[in-house]
Amino acid sequence: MSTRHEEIADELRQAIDREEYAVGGRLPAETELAARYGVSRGTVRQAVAALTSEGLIGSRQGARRVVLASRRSQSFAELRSFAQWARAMGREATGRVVAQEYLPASAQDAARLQLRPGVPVLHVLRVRGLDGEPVLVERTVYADWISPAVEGIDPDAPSVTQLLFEGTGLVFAYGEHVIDAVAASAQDAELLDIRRTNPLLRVRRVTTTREGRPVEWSDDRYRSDAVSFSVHNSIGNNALARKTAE
Amino acid sequence: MSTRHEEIADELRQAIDREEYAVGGRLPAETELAARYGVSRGTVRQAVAALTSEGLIGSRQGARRVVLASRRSQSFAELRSFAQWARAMGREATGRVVAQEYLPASAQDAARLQLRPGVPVLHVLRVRGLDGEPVLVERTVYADWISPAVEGIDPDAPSVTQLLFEGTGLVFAYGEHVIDAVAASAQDAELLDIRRTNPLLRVRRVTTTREGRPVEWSDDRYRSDAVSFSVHNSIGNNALARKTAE
DNA sequence: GCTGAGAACTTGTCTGAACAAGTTGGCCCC
DNA sequence: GGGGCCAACTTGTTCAGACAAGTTCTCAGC
Repeated sequence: MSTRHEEIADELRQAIDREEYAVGGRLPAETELAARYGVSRGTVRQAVAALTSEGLIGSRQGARRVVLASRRSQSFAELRSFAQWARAMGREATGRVVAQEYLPASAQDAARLQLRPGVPVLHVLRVRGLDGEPVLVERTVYADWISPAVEGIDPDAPSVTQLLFEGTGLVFAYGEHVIDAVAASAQDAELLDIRRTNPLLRVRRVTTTREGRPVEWSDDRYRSDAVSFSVHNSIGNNALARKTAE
Repeated sequence: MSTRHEEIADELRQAIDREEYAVGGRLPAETELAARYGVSRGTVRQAVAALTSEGLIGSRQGARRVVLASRRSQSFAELRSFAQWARAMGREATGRVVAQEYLPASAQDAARLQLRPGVPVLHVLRVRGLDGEPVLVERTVYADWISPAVEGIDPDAPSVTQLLFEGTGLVFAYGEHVIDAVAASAQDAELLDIRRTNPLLRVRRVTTTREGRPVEWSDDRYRSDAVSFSVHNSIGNNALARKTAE
């Protein structure tokens, strides 16, 4: 919590949580908040802009801001990593590496990770679970420059993201996710302890660093009876988009 | 295109599209752009903030902004509506109402639409297609105060959103989407011309007005061989969240 | 009691300025 | 040639003020 506008955004979130500002009610005017926190109107606007993009409050020119919802479920911020998400829900994340090998980058790998074709890239097949029950099969390809750091990780480590950050300072900053549904393959079925052809939620994603350099791409398949995804869209912040099949 | 910062954002998007600023290259400094467009630094910052949240450019304090990608696929902005999306891709959206009836609101309907239980709400079962091929089954429940306007709509109308806007001025401003995978039911299979138990991508969504008033909630099932969804996440803009099954 | 006009209020846009914090490149020295 | 330090550059944060554009409330008039 470093900057003033982040502090104010957080105080407002908490105030909404403890129903100081009721859902459906109105937030104080910008000038009111500015006076109360002893900052300029611009700083207040930065704070409320954050809440607006989170969908907590609605905003229209001329009218006071309205509280739309209290904090969505619980977790909202730091849940890019499966392990972090599980911990935030009070459940234990487990992980197990089933197979791991270097293969020369295919044309597809090379394009997605911005590498030259043929460079050896690390393929990892991992099963992840909540409290021991398998819920996710992850097939990940890591860029050559990060592979050595991944290779050394304990096969049973619950959080790869965490270990990569501690080991190399790497931060996953951007992600592009393509979501669809597929029938479980024989291998999926065995690893997740379900029947073949059961529906799975597939998320194919590319994760990049702050500089926009791709780190990994992954095909994740979730047991759809255990995990779903939630997306919030608002006017001017259209994170969710449809795509036709290639 | 009314405000100056929107204009500048658009010019930058176009400049990136025509590779004036190459992917991987650097954007001019804020002061540079401010001078070039004859505006203050604050206005330039509003413009580049839009591109950052779209994932087109990356930003780190101290370093020049980097171009991460050219415009994502094509459509980005105005694709909340199925019909608008289809048109933007040069395909024709079709729609057909299979069934339509008023039922008293269940406790679930009432909670999601913020109505009193028992109020008659309009249930509509609709099949939608691209160029005649069915790709989507939509089971929608409309709030009582908008139902009359929906009821009057031509059963074969391609765009309900458009007609509602023209008829009542209603704008869909916010949406909460929960995504998972399900096996096709017998009815789904018949309507979509696929086999039962084939995997479908299910999107359950609640759409609200600018004031945060829920308008409709819907269970949409997409043929996963025809349509997928794409979500862009960035640091500080975490639209995508996992959820456990209820 | 209802309607319509207008005043008061509120958010959106924009300016110009200053300092803080982080990055990059070049220069000097070894 | 290589390493390290510093200066120049760039983005992030914050302020104070001004006007535009839209909403809400009040009050007069019917």
